[in-house]
Amino acid sequence: MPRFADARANHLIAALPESAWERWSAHLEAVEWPLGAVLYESGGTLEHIYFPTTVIVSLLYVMENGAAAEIAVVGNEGVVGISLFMGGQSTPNRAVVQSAGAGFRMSAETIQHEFNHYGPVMHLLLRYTQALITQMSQTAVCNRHHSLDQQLCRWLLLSLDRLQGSELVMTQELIANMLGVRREGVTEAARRLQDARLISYSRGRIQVLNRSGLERRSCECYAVVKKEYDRLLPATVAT
Amino acid sequence: MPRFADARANHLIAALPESAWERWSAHLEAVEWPLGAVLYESGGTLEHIYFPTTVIVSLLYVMENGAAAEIAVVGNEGVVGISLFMGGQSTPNRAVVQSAGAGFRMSAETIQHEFNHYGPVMHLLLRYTQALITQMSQTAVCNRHHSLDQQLCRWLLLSLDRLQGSELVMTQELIANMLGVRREGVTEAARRLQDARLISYSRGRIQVLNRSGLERRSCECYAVVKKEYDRLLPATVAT
DNA sequence: CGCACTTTGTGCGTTGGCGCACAGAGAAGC
DNA sequence: GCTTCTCTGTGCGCCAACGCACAAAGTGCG
Repeated sequence: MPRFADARANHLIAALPESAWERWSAHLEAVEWPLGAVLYESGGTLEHIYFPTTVIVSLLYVMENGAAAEIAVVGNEGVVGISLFMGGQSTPNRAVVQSAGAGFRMSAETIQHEFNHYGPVMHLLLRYTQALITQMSQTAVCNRHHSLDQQLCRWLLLSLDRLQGSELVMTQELIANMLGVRREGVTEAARRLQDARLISYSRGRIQVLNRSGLERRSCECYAVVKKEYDRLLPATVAT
Repeated sequence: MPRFADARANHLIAALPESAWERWSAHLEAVEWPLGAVLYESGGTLEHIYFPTTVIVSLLYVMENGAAAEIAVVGNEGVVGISLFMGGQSTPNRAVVQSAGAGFRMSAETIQHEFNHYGPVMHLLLRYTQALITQMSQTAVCNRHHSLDQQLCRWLLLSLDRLQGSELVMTQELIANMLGVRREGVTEAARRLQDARLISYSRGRIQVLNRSGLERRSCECYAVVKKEYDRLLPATVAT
């Protein structure tokens, strides 16, 4: 399969007008990442912007004491490194691969030039950014008000939307890190979901058995975020 | 005092290049808001963008069950209604006046035209937006990991930065709503701060007695957010 | 097979915040 | 001065999540 066809597996790239796509294809470089790879570090200077196709990336905030929490998750619907075109060059976040896979990258200069000179590209990226902002807001509210069970459902659904199949490769330890909770808490919540026949898991592999069941058990946050992505990026929801 | 001088009390407007300022002054309309006024409602279409001078605005997320939580706070350092230039026209948030005061507004069409035709304006607004994103991320982390005492300190400091004096007019009930916690919890946390001689309050008036004491008692979130605002908007931190 | 290692399960006691109920204390109006 | 209302203080019992400690079950490798 030709690699430039693959890049269009990223929804933002797929939504580019034909003219932009022709310019971009020469500048996109295919990359693969293993679980746990770090795309950028808190405060570091970004040299590339990343367009996931099969990889899933978590934007994490790491605190002084080492504890972390996920701010947002980015998959083939989006782009990692918005601060490049937002103008800050860096952010106090870390971007970590949550699910191994592939994607494409583009140099900082290229994306900045594209952003500044081509209106359609700019507007697409900004609409995406607004959707991302919604996800971050919702994370904040969810952290405040919702139970671990609900948050786990939300998290599984968000991840599921960014994958092809219905299997997640992910230990409970890692999920706990993303949600910023105890590992034991995830164990208990996951067991409850398994008892309810919504998922089945073993040693780092989670099979989703009943997706709509998860949606019912999740808090409203998942639906709000999904709706906002669909509203802001309608061309990209071919899924 | 002439009203167009007042507008430059907003840091973003003050940071505009002279040419933009000349265009803008004719389009800025002075407005005043009482405590509790709603600048925009969740999902509603925005007709104006708002530049606070003395008013402080909270971006709130209101959940299905009516409970709310603050996502971010905007004062004279920023602008309310980023979704107008980000391209979404609306957001699933509510913007509420947290501290009565004045500001300026500009019509949706004008700001969109400015944003799309004048690079310096665009870059300024985007850098501000990135700082706002940092604040939202930090709120998410703070909600997960930090104690009510710490959050209250953070919140008082963020509010203080957006006011002139050292007095906040704000009942504990309202603070509780912003933080998304119980009113009684705020009462207790506030009493502890008062016992430590950091603040003194009575019936909706909070005097900050020892600002650096508050900073020491606050979580790291306040410093991170402040640092990021200063980094991204250096021209505007004349304060 | 046997051993080391990773992942998951479970049982404590602790704690911060919740929900509720009600008491005081200051402010405002008549 | 008295009532009424708003705001703050306090005392419960309750519960979800925490921190810690350790057991059990599955996996990989020599």
